[in-house]
Amino acid sequence: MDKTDISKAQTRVKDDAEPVLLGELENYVGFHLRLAQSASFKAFRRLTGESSLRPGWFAVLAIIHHNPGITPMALSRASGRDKSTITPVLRELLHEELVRRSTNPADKRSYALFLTPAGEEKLAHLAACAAEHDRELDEIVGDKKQEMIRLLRRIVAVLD
Amino acid sequence: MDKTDISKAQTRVKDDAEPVLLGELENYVGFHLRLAQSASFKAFRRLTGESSLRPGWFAVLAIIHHNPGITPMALSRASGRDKSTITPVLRELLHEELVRRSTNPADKRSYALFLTPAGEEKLAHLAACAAEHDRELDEIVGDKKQEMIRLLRRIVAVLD
DNA sequence: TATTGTTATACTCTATAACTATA
DNA sequence: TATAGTTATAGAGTATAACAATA
Repeated sequence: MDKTDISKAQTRVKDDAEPVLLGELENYVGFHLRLAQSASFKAFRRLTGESSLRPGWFAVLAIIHHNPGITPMALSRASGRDKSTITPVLRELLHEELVRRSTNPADKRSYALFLTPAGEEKLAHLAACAAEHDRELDEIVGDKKQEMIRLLRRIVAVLD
Repeated sequence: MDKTDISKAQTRVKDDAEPVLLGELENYVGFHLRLAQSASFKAFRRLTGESSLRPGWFAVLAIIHHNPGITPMALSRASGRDKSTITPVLRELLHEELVRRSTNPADKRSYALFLTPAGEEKLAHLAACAAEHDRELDEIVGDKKQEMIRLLRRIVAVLD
């Protein structure tokens, strides 16, 4: 199998035409998960491309849309990122006036987040890109989609 | 342009106890792919943890092991990363003497890569971590593993 | 004392472009 | 001219720790 022979150290360059072997990696879910995520991410960026819409914005806008009045802390928990990671994203979204905030009289440390009309529009556009992207994925996974999502969700629930 | 009805603009902070809603994201394969990959990555790092073994090294060591004499260019293609991304990884692996290289008489621009015995050992340790990690994943996906890998592979083949 | 959000900082992974030395 | 590999640089994405204001 392996061309490894310690007695005579090899020096020959592997022929470029020979197929690359991946060994045990081939049968690891984690390895394919990484490659698939990377491919999916790139494909999504190709769709949103020119509009300079960061993929990271999408989840934040969607979560605020579906949870109007959510706080930055709750947002950071919901998106699985540290609060310090959320701050610059929100700063940019506030600066572009896609998100607005209102102070919370009950707790002056925090505030409530909402989408502006422009934010709703931007989200709608991103959602259209995501829907198109997911149609590509749907074609690939076919009737196994729900099974697939169920398994991915279990991976997150157990490992994270 | 302004669709906001000021009189009804919301300001109430969303109750922290309310569950966060994700809307259409819930039904997107790409979204769950991202979360699952992140969870799997973190779990793998927890396993290799102290040994200061970068997850990025694993694929490079495994590919060289299974393809002795591979060139940096072929390695970059095989791992789906740019050649400039491979250079610093190889520099570190060469410095730690996990990888050695020999010049190629037929083409002096390039060289052949091999694992040293220490590199084989390191790879074996990483492989043990990966195997343990994949056992965790196996428990989660159960008898759907092959189906899962097949779908992930198709996603890469179609989108990448 | 604990928590919210901000800031400073740093680390990982990645890519593009310019460069060199070959081919 | 084209390709292999290196270097310089930059940009996402992420995290930790220290901090000010508030609870």
